[in-house]
Amino acid sequence: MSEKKLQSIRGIHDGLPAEVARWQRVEQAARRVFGCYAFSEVRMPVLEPTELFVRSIGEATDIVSKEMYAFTDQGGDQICLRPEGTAGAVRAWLQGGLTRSGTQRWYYIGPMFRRERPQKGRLRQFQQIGVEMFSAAGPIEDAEVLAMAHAFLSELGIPGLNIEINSLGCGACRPGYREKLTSYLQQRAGKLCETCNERIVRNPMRVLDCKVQSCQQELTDAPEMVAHLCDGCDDHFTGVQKGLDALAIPYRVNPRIVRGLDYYNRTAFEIVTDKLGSQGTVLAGGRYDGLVQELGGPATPAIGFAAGLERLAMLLDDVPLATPDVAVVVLGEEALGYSLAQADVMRKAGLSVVHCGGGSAKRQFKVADRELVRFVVAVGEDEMQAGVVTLKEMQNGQQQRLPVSEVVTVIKGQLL
RNA sequence: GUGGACGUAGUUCAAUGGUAGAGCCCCGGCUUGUGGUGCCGGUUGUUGUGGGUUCGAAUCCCAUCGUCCACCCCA
Repeated sequence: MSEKKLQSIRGIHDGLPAEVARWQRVEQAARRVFGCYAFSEVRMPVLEPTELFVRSIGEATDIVSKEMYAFTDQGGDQICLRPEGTAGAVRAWLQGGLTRSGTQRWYYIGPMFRRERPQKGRLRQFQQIGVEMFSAAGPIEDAEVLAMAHAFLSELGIPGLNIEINSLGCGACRPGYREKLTSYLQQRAGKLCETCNERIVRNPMRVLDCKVQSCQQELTDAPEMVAHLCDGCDDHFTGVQKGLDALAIPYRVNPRIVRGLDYYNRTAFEIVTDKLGSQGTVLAGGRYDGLVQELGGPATPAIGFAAGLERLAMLLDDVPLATPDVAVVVLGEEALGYSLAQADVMRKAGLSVVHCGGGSAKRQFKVADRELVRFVVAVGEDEMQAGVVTLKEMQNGQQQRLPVSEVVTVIKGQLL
């Protein structure tokens, strides 16, 4: 008869202050850098019609077929928690009537939901920082989006990240390549692992980045998309690389990069680290020129990427929690009201202040100590009579009596 | 979804079938207008949960929940 322990759902974690401090650092870097590239923040719903993802991501993908939190609501509508951001962004862009508003540059930060088996760096509710650029066709835009991603991660100062790019071709050249690859794979099917044999049918390009060594040995001379691009895609891919070279952005062409979601074409990229085990992809994206039309809009080229906020946060050094500027200690009950008033004056002047709550001086100074404040303002009956406060600097124990207005000046000066 | 490791105090970890412990943290005192270092004292657990084996289970067995790791997939 013991009650079930009340706890969060599996794979869905809390963001406590120490964790949120790390998230905020990542978010601040994103906002600053994306702002420099003239991207605007958008906020989209977490709930969307299930149909949206079935049509955009592809019914056969794992995300849609088994990882969505989908349900029927009380009105009988098919609803789901969004598993990714791009489809909703396209929906919002269409619904907002922005198809003729020129290039739209968007970014968003928010939770996504996938019912996977949790692991480090893989949660059922996780946050993505996403970027979408609509009505942008050229390789220049691709290079700039890549440059923006690079600038964002550089701002965070995470070492050991590598940019890998590839071209996935388009409707004109991919089918032919796919056929060639499939027949190549079928000839070797006997020597490939079991999962690869399933992939040959479901998603042959996935075979190329199989982690099994014996598979990789078998695939050394496998045909690659980059060698089978049509002229248009080839020019585009060359253009992207020229742009990156001009910006001196380090990258590596990895012909084996594949996209999980159906809607990608041409440029695909990933930024990876080796410090997160098998969840090493920290940012990924690419071009999706066909998606808007797929969802009922006018043919519109677009490109975007998404970064995993928790994964990036894990790569950060410890982020110190903000500490208050001052702690207020009150000595004797008579001065309680006076102490509250002094705290109020300092807060209105912009300082961060904690009141130690009265009681014994010893207890209050311990409280102040634990708050890691640099200064304590102590007030008792003496100070109240004189209309001053005692300012103590905790590091060296020095203290002096001053009017509270001067305390503000001193602290603000020292905090600079 | 598949395979594996793990789960003991707020926390980090001991206790290999025989009375559940230690460090840190926390609270109080030495010191009722002064913190950190010191000394003294104190609180803390249905050993994740539920069953089973046993005279006796943190320890062995089963189930379940959760974390972690790999696969799958992906940010």
